[in-house]
Amino acid sequence: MKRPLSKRQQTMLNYIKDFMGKNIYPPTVRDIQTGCEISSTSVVDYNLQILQREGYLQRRREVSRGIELLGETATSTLRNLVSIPVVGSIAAGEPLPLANTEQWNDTDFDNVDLPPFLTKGKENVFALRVKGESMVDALVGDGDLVLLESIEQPQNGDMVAAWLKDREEATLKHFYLEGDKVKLVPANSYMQPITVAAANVSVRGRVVGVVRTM
Amino acid sequence: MKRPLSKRQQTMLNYIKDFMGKNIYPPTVRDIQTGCEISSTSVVDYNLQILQREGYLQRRREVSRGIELLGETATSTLRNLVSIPVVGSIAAGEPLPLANTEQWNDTDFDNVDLPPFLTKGKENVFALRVKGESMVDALVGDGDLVLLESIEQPQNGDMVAAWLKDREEATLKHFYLEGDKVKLVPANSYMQPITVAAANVSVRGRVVGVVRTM
DNA sequence: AAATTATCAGAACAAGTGTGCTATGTCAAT
DNA sequence: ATTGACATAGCACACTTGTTCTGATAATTT
Repeated sequence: MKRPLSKRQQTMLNYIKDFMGKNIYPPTVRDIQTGCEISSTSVVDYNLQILQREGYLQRRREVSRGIELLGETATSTLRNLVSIPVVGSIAAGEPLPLANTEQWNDTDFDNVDLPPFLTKGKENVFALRVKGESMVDALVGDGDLVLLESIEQPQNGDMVAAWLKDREEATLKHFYLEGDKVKLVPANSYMQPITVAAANVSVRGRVVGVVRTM
Repeated sequence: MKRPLSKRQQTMLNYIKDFMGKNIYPPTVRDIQTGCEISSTSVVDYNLQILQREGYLQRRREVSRGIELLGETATSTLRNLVSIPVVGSIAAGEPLPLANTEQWNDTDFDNVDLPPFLTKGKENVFALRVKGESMVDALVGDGDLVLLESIEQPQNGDMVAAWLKDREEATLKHFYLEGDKVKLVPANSYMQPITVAAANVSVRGRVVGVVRTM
């Protein structure tokens, strides 16, 4: 689709990327000129027009430093957003997807970019899209995004995503281990806790956040 | 440690943050001038010097748009995060804070930095912290952050933050205007809708998102 | 009240910066 | 050789933008 860039255009594009990595503002035409050792500003302008036409960047003519990178190039600008894979959905009757950290890199999941405060700096955070109304007792509705931290063993009090084997039910509840039983307490205090055998509960992750858009 | 900023300096600092959330390049002196309704560029320069001396930002005199935010301000703002003021809290017995767009830049609210998809590109988005359990029928719990878009008139079906004058109650419900009455429908379909006189309802904003961390 | 400091207003200047114009060079197709 | 598209050079103009100067006003101190 995109025509190959000339060597000079490639150089310029790389220079712009590099420049914006080091500074917070985009370069001027003359920055590019000297940075790429080009003899004239008009040459820079000429090639910028081409880069724009080919969709690599956008320019705001009327403003200085009005260069804006597009495409995958731009994504790097979002770099202190944390990119989180949406590895599947969580619903009443369906098993929970595996929280397999290794697979995340290999597969092309939908991703959401979230600010770090939502993931608490945790490494193994993934997201599930909620389907249906079955989690309302956890104050989670249809379409919400549940952020889960992949963990080995939940602490008492953690809100976890759990799979109840016998009921074939996925649920979000506060987790309390009591001997060989597990007490699951809904966030909504209007609802009753349930107690089940520990062997019957499979915890897939700790809930670190919920995001809802409407 | 840091001397208190004047109102104007606070306004300018917030404007710069906001500007850099929306654009990839820092504002010019004249951007700040018009954005903060200052009559002269020299005033902007004067206050920028103070902000620089107090360590809030750094400037590169020789380049245009050479403003660089420092400290906690910097990290989040540089990238494509939208800075949203948390203008107050929403609770059962307390009146809702005013959604006054003008005040946002002037006052030093707590801010949260959110990715654009949560604000849907809307301009007038602010946030309220939920206190108490009174909004569970809207699937919103204690400590949640409700993102509101400041609007003139809600459309039917919108989820709005409303103040019921007679009950002295703040609530989050779907809004339906029916003649001179308003029907308010909870998100949780287990609960019953209520219908009240339109004159009794004061809508402060449209809910565009909910964020919960735990 | 006088003096000092902080802040603001308006204007002008100078450097920064994008863009247009013309000329030159390259290279493949005719 | 001629043409024409593509790329480059050099320069100048106009707009953008940071800075400075002078003076005025408000707040604070003496």
